[in-house]
Amino acid sequence: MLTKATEFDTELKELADQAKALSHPARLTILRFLAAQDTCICGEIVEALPLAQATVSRHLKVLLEAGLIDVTQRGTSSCYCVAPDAVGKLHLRLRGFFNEVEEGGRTAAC
Amino acid sequence: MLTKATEFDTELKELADQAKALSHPARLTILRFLAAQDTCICGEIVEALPLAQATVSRHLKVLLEAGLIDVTQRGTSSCYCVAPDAVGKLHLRLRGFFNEVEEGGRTAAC
DNA sequence: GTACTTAATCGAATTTATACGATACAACGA
DNA sequence: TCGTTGTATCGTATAAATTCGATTAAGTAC
Repeated sequence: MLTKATEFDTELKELADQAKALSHPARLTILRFLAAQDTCICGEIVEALPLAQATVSRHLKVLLEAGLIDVTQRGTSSCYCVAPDAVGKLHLRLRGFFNEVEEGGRTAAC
Repeated sequence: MLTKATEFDTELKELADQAKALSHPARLTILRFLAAQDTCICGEIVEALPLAQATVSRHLKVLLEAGLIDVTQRGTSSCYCVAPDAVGKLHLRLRGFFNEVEEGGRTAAC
């Protein structure tokens, strides 16, 4: 019937937003780094990345806003870590999306 | 030892690029739509999205460049479909990344 | 208190993404 | 051949993302 949609599906909008949080190598590097470290002090993250401190801080903020990491203060230091629940949830969501796409893909007509 | 990296890991750069292809609801909608349809004519995609034809065409180009869809010409029509291999590979890659992050997350110190 | 360290934020520059109307272009039908 | 249809691309406007130096603010050490 080809009716024009007036907006996007909410679920897909949310998934797109979280995918955006993963769409920069700095942020992927941060997530992997935090997962590999016992400690997770901001300064160490800055040292591990080829970016200025201000820029790293901004990437950390993006990850925080996406809920994928948490932060706690230790004196003047900020201690970041992976938020396992949110990461697990995103993983699940992505798996669901991919399963949907891969299922259909097998029967595509072109 | 806190050595400053001079650039990002190539694997993570590529993953970030593909995540970027997934970071817009229009593109997720297109992928899901193509997976659900037998036919996959451009015009039908345009009708399914709340966007102008030119904009949809651009999103399709992004997905093509990411390798996630293929296109074949049928007369004046363009017939798009999911590229199952590339999608499967991305799915695998993402699973690998998430497993890495979730593994470490369980032992995080903060 | 003063000096130092750590990290967030501001300000500003640059780049990239998103969007759409208009146009071009190729295939098709009359 | 001529108009129509389906898509890609161009031009352009706007918004968002990325980056970094400079500054601020808050804790620590003396």
